[in-house]
Amino acid sequence: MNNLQNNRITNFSNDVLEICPTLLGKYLCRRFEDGIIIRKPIIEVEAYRGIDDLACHASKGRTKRTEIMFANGGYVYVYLIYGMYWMLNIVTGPIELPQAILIRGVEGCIGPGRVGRLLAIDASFYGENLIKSNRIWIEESKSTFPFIQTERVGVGYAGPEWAKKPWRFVAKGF
DNA sequence: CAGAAGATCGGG
DNA sequence: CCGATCTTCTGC
Repeated sequence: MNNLQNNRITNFSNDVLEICPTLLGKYLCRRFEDGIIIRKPIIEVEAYRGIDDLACHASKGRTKRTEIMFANGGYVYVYLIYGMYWMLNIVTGPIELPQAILIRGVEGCIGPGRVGRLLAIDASFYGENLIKSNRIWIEESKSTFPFIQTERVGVGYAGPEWAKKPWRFVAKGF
C-alpha cells in the first residue's frame, strides 16, 4: 500500500516465550481512517501459552472466541473485558498450538485497556492479519530494549502454578 | 436460563 | 476502595 511499511515484521511462528522479549522496542503501528499513522515502541507484553496454561483463554478449548489463537502466528486476537476495555493480542506459534501476546503497554501509554483505547481497537480487529493489514502492523527497530520478567497481572484465577510463571516482560527505563 | 466473574481503569 | 458495563462460561 505504501513504502512506509517495508520494515514490517512478518514472522510470528516461533514460540510465544521466544517472541515476547524481541517485541520490546519494536514499533506497534496503527493507521486510522483519516490517514494518520501512529508508531509506538512496545514496552510491556505478556505471554499466554497453550491449552495447559489455565490463564490462557485457549485452555477453555476451541470456541468462537479462542479460534484465532489456534491459527498460525501473525493474526490479531481481541476481546472485550469488564464491558469496556478491548485487549489487543498478537497470535504466535505454529498452527494448532494456541498462543498469544497481550500488548500491555507502549511508550507513553501503560495498561492494556489504555492501549486498546489509544489505538481505537474494537471487535472488527478480531482475526486481522498483521502481515497484510493496512490499519495495524508491527515494524522492526534497530534498538533492543533491556527488560525484566515478572508474574502476569490479574490472573490469580488460574491458580498458583500458572499465575506465578514469569511471563510478563517489561522494558526497563520507562 | 440465571448468575458470576473477568488478561481493567478512573474517580473519590 | 468501588462502580462501570457486557461478554463468556458455568451450574442448575
